[in-house]
Amino acid sequence: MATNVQLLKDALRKEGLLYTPQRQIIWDEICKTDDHRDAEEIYFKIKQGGHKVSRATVYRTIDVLVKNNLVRKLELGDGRNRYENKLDSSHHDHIVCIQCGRIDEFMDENIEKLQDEIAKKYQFKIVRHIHQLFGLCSDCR
Amino acid sequence: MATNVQLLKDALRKEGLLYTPQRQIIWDEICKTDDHRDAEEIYFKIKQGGHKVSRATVYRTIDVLVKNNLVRKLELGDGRNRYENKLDSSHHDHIVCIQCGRIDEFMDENIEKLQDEIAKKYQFKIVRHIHQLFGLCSDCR
DNA sequence: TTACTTTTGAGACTCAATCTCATTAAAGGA
DNA sequence: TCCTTTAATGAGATTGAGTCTCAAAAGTAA
Repeated sequence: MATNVQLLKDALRKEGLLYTPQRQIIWDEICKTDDHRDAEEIYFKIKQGGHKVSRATVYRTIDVLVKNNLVRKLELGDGRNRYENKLDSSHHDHIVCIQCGRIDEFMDENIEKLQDEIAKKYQFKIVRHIHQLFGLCSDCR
Repeated sequence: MATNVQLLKDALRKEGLLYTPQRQIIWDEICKTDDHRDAEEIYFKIKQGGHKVSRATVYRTIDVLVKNNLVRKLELGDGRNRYENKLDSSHHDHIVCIQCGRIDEFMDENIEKLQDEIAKKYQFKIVRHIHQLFGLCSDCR
């Protein structure tokens, strides 16, 4: 956990922001699981844990974490963004079951390469990408 | 345009819905351009054109069109869905410029194949997928 | 026509996310 | 330490895309 504290402190320093208890609580909560949770879930878990942090601060802090690569933002197009910590996870994309909501991760070096070639062809500089497969997982099909 | 009328009529019949002037007006507006527009834009263009169709009907009709493969729904994760007619466009994915908003289309048979292989590996049945490259277009980089 | 069903439209509502601004807390002197 | 300045927080208001409600209008079938 000690390194997590430092990661947060570094990110905040880089942004010219102060290190505060609330920001640490939020970062801790996000680090607790590898789930893909929305802001509201994270907010309520913190509340449940007996900590008092406002919704506004949760949203504000998550933004900072996303901007500094500590958290990945998942846009599933259902109106709620999900978040996952990037502590020890390398780059990956997502497989989403439209029946049970299960989210798996995948990564394919070849697809990444092809992507880069496409960008080259369009003289496009990729900053980020979204690649999501929606359908039925092995349990639901 | 005659075939467009029939496409709409067929979709409505398939859904057990009536063919109405409003639904035709909405479908016509969507067919007018190959842009990727949000529901509000489509609604206003119809209004500008002197037609009276309510926002609710625009949303409801778009849903039917999407469900019946006449319209593609584009989820860019910014809270507004975009729509494009699928009249003569085959499957493609999108390249989105985060500076100027320009949206280009790409299609790569190899990526599609790799995607299918991934699904197989996960025993996953793909219903739809999203593949979007965000970054800077040739004009903005 | 009459009886019945579907669609429409205006505006209320939802819900995630953002914004406001008064209050609180922290930082940097002297 | 106290004082001044700057930054962060929280409660609740606001936004905005999208959905829902329900009475009125339009279509269907006899």
